[in-house]
Amino acid sequence: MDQPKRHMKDVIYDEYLGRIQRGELTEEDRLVDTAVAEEFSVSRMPVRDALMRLTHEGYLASSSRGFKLPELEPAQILEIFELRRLLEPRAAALATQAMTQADIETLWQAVALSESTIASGDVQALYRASEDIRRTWIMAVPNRELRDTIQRYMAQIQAVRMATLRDAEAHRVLVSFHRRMVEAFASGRGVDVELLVLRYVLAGEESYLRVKSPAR
Amino acid sequence: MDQPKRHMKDVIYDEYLGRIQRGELTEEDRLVDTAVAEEFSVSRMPVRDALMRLTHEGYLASSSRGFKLPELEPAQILEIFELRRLLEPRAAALATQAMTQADIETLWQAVALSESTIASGDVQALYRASEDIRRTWIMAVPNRELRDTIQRYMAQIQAVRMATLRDAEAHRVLVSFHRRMVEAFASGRGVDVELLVLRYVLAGEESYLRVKSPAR
DNA sequence: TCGGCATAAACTGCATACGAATTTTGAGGG
DNA sequence: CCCTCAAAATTCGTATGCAGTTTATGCCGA
Repeated sequence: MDQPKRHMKDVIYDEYLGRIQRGELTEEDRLVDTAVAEEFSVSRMPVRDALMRLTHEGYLASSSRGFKLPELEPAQILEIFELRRLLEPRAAALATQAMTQADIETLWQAVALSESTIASGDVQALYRASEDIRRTWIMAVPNRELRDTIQRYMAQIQAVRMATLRDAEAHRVLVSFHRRMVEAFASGRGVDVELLVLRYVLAGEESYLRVKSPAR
Repeated sequence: MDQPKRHMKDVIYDEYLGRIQRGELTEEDRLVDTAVAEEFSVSRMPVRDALMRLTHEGYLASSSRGFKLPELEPAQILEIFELRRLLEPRAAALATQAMTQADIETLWQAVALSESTIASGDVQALYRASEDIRRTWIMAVPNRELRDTIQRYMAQIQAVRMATLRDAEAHRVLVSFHRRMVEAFASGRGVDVELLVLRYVLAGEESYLRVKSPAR
């Protein structure tokens, strides 16, 4: 076994972190320790540990009736966009150096999937492609602290995706950026990547504002 | 009462966060849940919640025999310096706009304290002054997400302080930066603050490298 | 039909208990 | 005096139970 005695609280933490990051939880879902405990056939305690940890890390929000996905205020989403502007360009530039050939391959496949959605209009596939690209380059970020910090606002990424993905204009912009970003990653020129990722974040912010503002 | 039912786990969390941030724990200290539980006359459970939270947030490290202060690897400290370079200049610029007259007053007092240590050589006072200045401007950062992210690597700040504070050259540089930074904050010119804080972080990194490298 | 109020249900926080893993201790043999 | 190995102590993870609090439910009167 390469399982050096995994504790249940860590297993549950990893499992739900994965589910959250893969977008498998909806807004309505309520996580209650007793229910999750039954799912894993353990007591409430390791579940409580895991859910409270996810809560403190911002992946969940604790209400008086179970844990649920945090509902980010638009103001908070814009605050996180500021963080992303500051961190992601540099992080992506650092990732460029550390990327393997297999990573590049994954990225190209995601680009192909992304571009196929122009014709198909399959937003689920676009979601997956976007997620694949993001996950791939973030995993390649060599600075662990930077990587962890970026991964902590996954909830914002998903909220923005949910808000903008059905917007045709945002869809086209996103697909275009996917190709250009992967081209930059493949070229290995960190400077190009840095600038492009900055533009990508800014474009995401613009899309979000465009979708949100007229709705008021 | 304006105490809307504080939970013990939060009380314990706050108490120990404060002790850690005030530097009241030494490297040798071992926090064991049963002992802390006795200190607060509660069971292990709320203590475990608090200590595990502090651990996940990076303020403590869990060893096989109790919790202790995390010993950051130099590599990790340098990684966090990269984060600080990216975040703190912009955060300080944002804080400049939001700073009150009382904040400026606090900053000037800290500068006075800081400069008095040139003659006295009182490193404890320098520590406090540095801490006061940092806390004041960080609290003024209007972007909550940015503020929380910056506050999360408090352990790095302290590790760097501990490593460099007794270094005479680092001492002089720090005191000089204190005055110039507060002048910039007081002037209200965000651009000046941004550049100065970047230089401040870079200077901190240099001091750290200088103190660490010859030791090898 | 609707609002107020009491009761039930749900959920969390904390206490206590036990087993497992790991470290420390200490005794006996070389 | 040192090494080895087993017993003891320490600490952690988990189970279960109870109490307090908040939310939902449903009954009653207007």
